[in-house]
Amino acid sequence: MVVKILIADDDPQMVRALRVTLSARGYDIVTATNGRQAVDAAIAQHPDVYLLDLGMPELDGLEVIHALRGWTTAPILVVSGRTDAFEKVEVLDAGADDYVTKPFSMDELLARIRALTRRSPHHEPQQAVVTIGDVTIDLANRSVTRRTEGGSAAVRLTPTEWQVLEILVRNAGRLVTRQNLLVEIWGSEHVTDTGYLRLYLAQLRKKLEPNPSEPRFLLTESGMGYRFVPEGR
Amino acid sequence: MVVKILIADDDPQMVRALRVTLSARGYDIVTATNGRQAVDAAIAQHPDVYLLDLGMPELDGLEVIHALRGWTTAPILVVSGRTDAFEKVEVLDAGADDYVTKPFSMDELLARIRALTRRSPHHEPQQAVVTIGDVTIDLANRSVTRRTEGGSAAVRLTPTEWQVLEILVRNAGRLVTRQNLLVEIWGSEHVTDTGYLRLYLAQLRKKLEPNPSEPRFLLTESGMGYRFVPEGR
DNA sequence: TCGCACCGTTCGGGTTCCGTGAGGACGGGC
DNA sequence: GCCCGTCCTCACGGAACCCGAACGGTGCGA
Repeated sequence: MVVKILIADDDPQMVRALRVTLSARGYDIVTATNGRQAVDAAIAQHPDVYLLDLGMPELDGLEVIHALRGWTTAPILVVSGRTDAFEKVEVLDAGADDYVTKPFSMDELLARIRALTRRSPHHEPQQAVVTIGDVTIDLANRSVTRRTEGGSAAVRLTPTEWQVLEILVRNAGRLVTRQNLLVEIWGSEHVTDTGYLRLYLAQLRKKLEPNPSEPRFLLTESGMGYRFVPEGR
Repeated sequence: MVVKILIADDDPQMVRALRVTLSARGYDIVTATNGRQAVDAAIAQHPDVYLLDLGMPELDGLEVIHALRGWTTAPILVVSGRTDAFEKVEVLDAGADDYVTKPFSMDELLARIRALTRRSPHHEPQQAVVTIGDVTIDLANRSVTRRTEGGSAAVRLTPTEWQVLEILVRNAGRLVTRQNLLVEIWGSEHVTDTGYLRLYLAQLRKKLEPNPSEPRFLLTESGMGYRFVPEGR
């Protein structure tokens, strides 16, 4: 996948130099020579990285950052001629990810771009509905339904059963230690009362698993805790 | 939640200054004065941000970065006295996220730390996935999966097996002495019980290695200890 | 060639840990 | 007062796990 970079600088010579160097490295380049253009291009093109000069006409670099941060989390690298610490702080706190002062080494700039693009966060939104086999769990509505022949029936869970299930599902695929569950649900004074969990896990399995004696979704890790596996083992 | 920062610098005065300033800002501080200490502290404390000096004794800053990047994606900010572009490129490409040259403005450093922590909210557990051949090890989820024909199967590890594997993986590429492992897992009274390790290494190899009789990832250094090699020898 | 040190491997007992069922305590609704 | 759902205690059988002991293989020096 090719990385698209927006270069915004009011100095055409600088823009040209950056374009040549960066496109030679395989980046896809979009340019702008003032703040207004930069924001418009951003909306139209959705770049993966921003290379912003401060002190552009029309819209100041800081204002551009604010505008961008309203709707994108793509990395922003600010290039500026000024070296005072106050501006750096201001820019970084406005949402920029890095700040380089002119004159800069092109190799360093490239390395910093690589460092920024390396972190491409593929953050997955918290899924509210999880389906395992015949059973669907809706975390938002606090409801569980089971598909039966010719329809679906609601599964009734007690409040405590819900708490256990919810924690496990929210940590789907992850091991949840017994202590975590106990402290979360019964409080820190019951860290050692593992009997509670055995009970409720048995209940949940009875209600959710196709074959409770051979759990496919609510797995136990001996000596550690429990794990909810959406795919079924 | 409080952000934990590891400060690693061989200059005690610098460490003290940073500790005072950062802890005053509400950060939780862990310190180290050489590379070996830094990696050990990282394993024990799991900091959210790393503040590394280059040119430390025992283990160089670059080596520390390599060791850390084997298992953590937490942001690394490198502080160095040298200004040459080559070193910056080298460090950034090694996996560091930012590079600041001494002398630096404390305000700027703080702003850069804020910029880094803004990106990786630590309520999302940091991903730490290591892949070796057909097997992927997920330290955060405490899970091991093995690619098989037509899918992937979970590999079940016992708690003790996990402890051994975790220490080795977190020290990926580095030699871990037998004593280190024994003290860490079984306590200092079992420093000489090397039999334990032979047992669990055999178990791990059986479960992880393509050919357990010819280990490619879990190597033994005769007379010394063991070494986990991500690339496979 | 022998002996030794070191490492890998197997086996089985002892212990801890886990699932299950029965049943009591508590409290709210009627 | 009675019913009923929920939560918890307890005891038992079985499984998982840890660890001690012994055997085999390999490399090295005497």
